Amino acid sequence: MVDSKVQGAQSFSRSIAVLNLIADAARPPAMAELVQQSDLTRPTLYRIVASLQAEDLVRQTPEQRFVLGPQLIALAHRALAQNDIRPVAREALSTLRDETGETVHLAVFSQNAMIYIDKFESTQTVRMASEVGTRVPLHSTSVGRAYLAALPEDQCRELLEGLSLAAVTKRTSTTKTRLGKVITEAREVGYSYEEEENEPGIACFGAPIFDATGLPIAAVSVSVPVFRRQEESEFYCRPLRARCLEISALCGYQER
Amino acid sequence: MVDSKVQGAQSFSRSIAVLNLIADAARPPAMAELVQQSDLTRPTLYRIVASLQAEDLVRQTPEQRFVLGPQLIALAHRALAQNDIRPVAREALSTLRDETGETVHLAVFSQNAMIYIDKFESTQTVRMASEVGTRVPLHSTSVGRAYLAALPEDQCRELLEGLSLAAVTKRTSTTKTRLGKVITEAREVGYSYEEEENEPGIACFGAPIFDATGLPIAAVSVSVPVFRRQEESEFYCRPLRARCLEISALCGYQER
DNA sequence: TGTAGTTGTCCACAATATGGAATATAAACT
DNA sequence: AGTTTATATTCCATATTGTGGACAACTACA
Repeated sequence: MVDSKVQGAQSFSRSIAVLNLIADAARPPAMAELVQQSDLTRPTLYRIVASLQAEDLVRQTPEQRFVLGPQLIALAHRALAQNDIRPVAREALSTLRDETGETVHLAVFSQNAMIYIDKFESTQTVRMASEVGTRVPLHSTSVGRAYLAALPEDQCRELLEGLSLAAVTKRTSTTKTRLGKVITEAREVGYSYEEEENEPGIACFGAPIFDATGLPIAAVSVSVPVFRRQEESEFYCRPLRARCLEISALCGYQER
Repeated sequence: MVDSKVQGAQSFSRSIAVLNLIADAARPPAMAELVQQSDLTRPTLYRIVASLQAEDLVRQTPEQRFVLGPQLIALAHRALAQNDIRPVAREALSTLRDETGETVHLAVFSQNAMIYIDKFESTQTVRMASEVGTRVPLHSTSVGRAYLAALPEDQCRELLEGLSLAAVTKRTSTTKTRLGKVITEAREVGYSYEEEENEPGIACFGAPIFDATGLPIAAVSVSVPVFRRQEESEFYCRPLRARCLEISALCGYQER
């Protein structure tokens, strides 16, 4: 666990680190596990956990294990409501779903990963639990690659340095050179592609959304089960790029 | 803004208070507004906001205003996944929706309010943005009243003391005596009722879910547009109570 | 060009968070 | 039952950390 970047916020960043520890645990951790995984002393952890509980960000199960609390769900509800791309993109994404007949995701960059903030599925059986809120890696997903490719080269390179490039599936590109190639290609053709690198059986096309400053602020993907994937990539890419430009325009982006 | 209950967590609770300030603002606040609404000094706020931004819990708009960040959405996703009542209740609630033909909500208690953590609607057009994550008052909703009525009397009374009883609609019960009566009644009949007290045009029936210790851990509501409400309350209450008992049983509750 | 409002930074100071030590409680083994 | 080991919890002196007064820069409006 690494301490704060911000001067004078050690205690806060430690608390959030503990929160993330609880969030990321494979199963709800007990105190002992938290003590091991954080490098905090026992009394410090007790205070931190107590303060997290006081805000109902964390709750304790009857078996004395810690899980994330419902307060986070309420906060996320507000976060989604305050998000400005979502409503702007909604219509275009719904159209894109209809045009391709496949699942469409909207993702934003956060903390070296992409987070899905909206989803459109052919069969409207969406529920938040399913996909919205999921964090996916930059290197193994089309949204991540689209975002990377859309960044200024220096920022892109800097970001790449900080990534772990873990193998998500057997087919994940895990070398810097391979990923570099993939991104350069994406930059050239204006969309990114990935086949079973993030989820077996699924191929994805991705494209970025720009704001008025010309920087990418989000990315959109079309997910296709490989077995029913159309031969022609253009079948997916053309509408994808068109809709993304449409959304970018709504965000004040001026093509040059 | 009130400081920490937990000894040795002032800075953390202040940070979360600022987060809540940003969450609750009618429109994204600028620094100046935060300074006014919190009773923190300028430098303190700067540090807190910087630390919130470092974790991507808060972002800054181009107009220098603050909104909740996508990290919260990712955390909520985990929180929902870790929640144990949701999956347990799912089937029964879906059945209840079919039995009544109306919208069904699952809510848990948090910080003197109820938070919707799941929703089932006749026409499956649900998306997280709509309802899941919404915080609603205890006094004006059927879920809140069902929860209150299910608590041991002393805890119930204690909780009631801390509530503001604000008028949500014209018809909201805003006096302690009125609310006391309503709750006693709910306790007797085993379900709570509310008509246009939380949302104009909507009536709700609510019932609690118990765990193995016999304490309420959640509440379920059936929301009915008043214009199509069936004469017989039993039409909604019988299945509601039956399903809630079913879920309680799954949670280890033993009726006595 | 002045006045008011907003944004941002510095740094001495002390209040706050920290962790070692001591204690209490619960499980595990003899 | 008796002893050991692991785990949970409280106390409190200490200095590290967070604090806020003061100052500066920038903008807007009159």
